Amino acid sequence: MKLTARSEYALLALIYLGRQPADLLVSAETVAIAQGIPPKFLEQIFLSLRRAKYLRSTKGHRGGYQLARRPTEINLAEVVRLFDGALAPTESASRHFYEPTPIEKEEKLLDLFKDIRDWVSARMEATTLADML
Amino acid sequence: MKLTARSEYALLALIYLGRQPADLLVSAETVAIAQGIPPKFLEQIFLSLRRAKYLRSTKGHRGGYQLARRPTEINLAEVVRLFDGALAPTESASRHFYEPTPIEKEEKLLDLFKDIRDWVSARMEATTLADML
DNA sequence: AATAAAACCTACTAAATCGGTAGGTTTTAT
DNA sequence: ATAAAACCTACCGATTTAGTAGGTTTTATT
Repeated sequence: MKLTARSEYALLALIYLGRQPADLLVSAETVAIAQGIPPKFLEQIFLSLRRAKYLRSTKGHRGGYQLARRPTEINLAEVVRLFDGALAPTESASRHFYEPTPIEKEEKLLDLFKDIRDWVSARMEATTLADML
Repeated sequence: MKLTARSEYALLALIYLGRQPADLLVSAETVAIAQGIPPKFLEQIFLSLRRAKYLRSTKGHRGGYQLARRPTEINLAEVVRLFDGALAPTESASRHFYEPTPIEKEEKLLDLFKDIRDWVSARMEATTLADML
């Protein structure tokens, strides 16, 4: 139950960009060095973030990245979901294909997990990039 | 961010045992069939649960397992931790050895994660096996 | 005493995931 | 023309995960 390096790095990079002037273009390399992220790995992460419309990019010399949304409009839940999928343990890890998972028959357990998932989602949805700056 | 099959199966098995008369010995095989768990896999899980004092076992013919504690005294947080380790994302997934992890420099992010971890822990610690029956 | 049912224990394995690297191409300001 | 940047895809080694295999020991029952 932890974040992957991908989503952790994504958050760190977004926070860094959030601290820069909104119109400044910053290279992935610069962010990588500033936040201690392996540069080629961050490149991949930025590709995903751009495709998901969190970042805008400008190609070529003097190009770089900038936030595509205001920090108040980027909530952390979405970012983490982009890389790690769902936020809490509702999906079963066990291998059941056509039959219902055994856990699905234990309603109270399922309710607990849903409760946790909902709370974690709500907490992270309520937190925006702006709150991290 | 999901449970492993191990802890999920452990919970399902404990719930099943919790529903049986406290003094009844139930074989791992019986529990496996009832809850849809691969029998040899459950055997391993029961070994851990016994060593961690959640179960008592009786060997030989007509032997089996029974809860070693009352259902009100088994909280779900402990069980999950036994198999999956810590409950929420505070440890960093990225590889940093001597230097502080970059995330540690982002205090607000760290605070958020701690907050989530604490809430999830508290929620699961407050929930006992008895609540599932 | 023989059998069978059960716990006990350890090693293994196939698949998936993860964290990261490699190696290019294309675009564009200088 | 050059260099700096984004873009893109494939790969790779390590670890974790989910489960299997194959025994041994113990004990109630016959």
